[in-house]
Amino acid sequence: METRELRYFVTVAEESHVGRAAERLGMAQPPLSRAIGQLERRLGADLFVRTPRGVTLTNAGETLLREGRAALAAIEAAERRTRRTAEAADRASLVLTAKAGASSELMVKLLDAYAAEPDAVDVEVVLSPPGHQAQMLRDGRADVAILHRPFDDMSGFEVDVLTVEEQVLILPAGHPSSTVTSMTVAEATSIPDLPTPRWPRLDGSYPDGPGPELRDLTQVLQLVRLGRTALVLPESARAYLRDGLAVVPLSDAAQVTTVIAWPPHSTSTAVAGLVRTAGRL
Amino acid sequence: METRELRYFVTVAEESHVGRAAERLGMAQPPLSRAIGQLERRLGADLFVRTPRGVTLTNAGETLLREGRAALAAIEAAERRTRRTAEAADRASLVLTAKAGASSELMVKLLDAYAAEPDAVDVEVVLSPPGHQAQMLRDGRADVAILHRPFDDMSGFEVDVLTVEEQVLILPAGHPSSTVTSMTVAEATSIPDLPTPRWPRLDGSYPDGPGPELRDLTQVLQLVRLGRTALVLPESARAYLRDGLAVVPLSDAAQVTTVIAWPPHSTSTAVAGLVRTAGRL
DNA sequence: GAGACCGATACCGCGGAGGTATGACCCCAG
DNA sequence: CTGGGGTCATACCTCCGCGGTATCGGTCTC
Repeated sequence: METRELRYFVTVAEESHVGRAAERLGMAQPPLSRAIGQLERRLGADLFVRTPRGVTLTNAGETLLREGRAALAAIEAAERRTRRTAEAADRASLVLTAKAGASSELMVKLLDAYAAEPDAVDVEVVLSPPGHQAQMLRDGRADVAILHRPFDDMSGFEVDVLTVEEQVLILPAGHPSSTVTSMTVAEATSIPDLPTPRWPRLDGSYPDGPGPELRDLTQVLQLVRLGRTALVLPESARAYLRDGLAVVPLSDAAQVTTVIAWPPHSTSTAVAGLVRTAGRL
Repeated sequence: METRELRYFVTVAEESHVGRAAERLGMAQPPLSRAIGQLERRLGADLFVRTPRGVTLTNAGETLLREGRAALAAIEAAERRTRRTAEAADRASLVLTAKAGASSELMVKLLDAYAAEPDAVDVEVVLSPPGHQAQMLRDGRADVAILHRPFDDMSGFEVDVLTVEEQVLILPAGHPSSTVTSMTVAEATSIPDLPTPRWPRLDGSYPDGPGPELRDLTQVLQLVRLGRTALVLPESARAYLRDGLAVVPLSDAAQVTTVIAWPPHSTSTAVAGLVRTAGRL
């Protein structure tokens, strides 16, 4: 199976529509139809059911979509890492990715400690929207990532646990609920006049719901201060607290584990050094 | 990057020789040279240094070999799993791979327990040489594997620990060393008249050394009985002991962890069921 | 039943992958 | 120092196959 075929297949699967997929791929519809047909014949498996409105995935198609995306990411990663190895032949460097606006205290400590190491290399920090870190690690745009269990999917990576923390509810100071000493998650997310905010999905779209749409932590904390929303955050977010915000511990929230993650088979001594430093924090 | 280019590259890297690689690929040498050259230009990285005796990998080439092999395995896995999903549309089945001749007691218990589950599917057990299990899982020939830490590389898999055990030295009954109550690994591997046996590498070749070459457990136990060798095994190997063999505990050997491993993103309910059963043992 | 929409088929043209022949370079033998 | 063997690169040709256009067959809608 060639990566071209795989890219075609994934695009068609994503669009559920051969014509639109062809457009996205910058080609005409007939050759795309033909390519899909050939792939199906070679695999000996129907990948799509053709309907008058478009195409839908079969079970085999679902499998190929899932596995194929992973394979494409692996190929991208191979390409990118090869390029980076070639460029960085003279001076080594390292790309670390983390969720924008989170763990900054930890990150500062980590980067300072690592920079003090004798064999430290330059660390480029890439802050990206929540949920994108794992993908960046998978396709080679990053060498190391700071991930958070249970939010990020860290399957396929090597990980070292950095911190484990509880979660708390952040709500406007002066709100009636701000005086209670503890709360359950169910109670926290059902305060009538404080709807849960909505974070963007991986594709940038927002789920439906009553809460405000938001993009970063400073923004949402301002909305909390204005009495428009309340949200559950790891307790390290206390570091961001200013006037106008109150904190209520949650009795039954899942623990948040912050880990440092890197791709398997990473032979980079720089990655090893950063991980070792992180483990000593 | 197309998988064809990647396959070419990996073959050349493995042979360190364009001509032989071309032969293995069933093609002529010039187009292969050209393909490698194109790949290098597209990646903007030298992958090989050309020498009068053949080619050797650059650092960038090492990276592409490592990452490229993983990517090719991912593509193979995607293909195989898609085919299997299509075939198994009617009756689901499952391929489990384990080291030939090891953990059989555990395996019997696991398979029996799983077969008794209400939603159990057929489990095909593939026993393969030590070290091959992880590769089979990576390229889709197997759905689940029994692996052993620290011997197998389980990076990239989801795992559940099944058992943890100590290691012991197996040696001929009546041998002078067989009467001691404990020993270190260093002592165990340096008994003058009992050289450590040599196991085949992944490619089937054997490392150099004085000990006998061997292929399976029954064979090696017979050699031990004949006073030709002694070896370190997990203590569960006591189950295989017959007359003529003695066991000495080791004070400093690494613990052996037996795990059940499966590929990430496995959506198969059958895999989930088997893992759940294993967790209850 | 006409039209819109969708994927599949038929047919054509061209880029690129692979083949053969040969060149450029290095190494060693004599 | 020179010739021959070995290695990878280049030149040139052929042909397969990928992508393009035109069109068909089937289905849903109005």
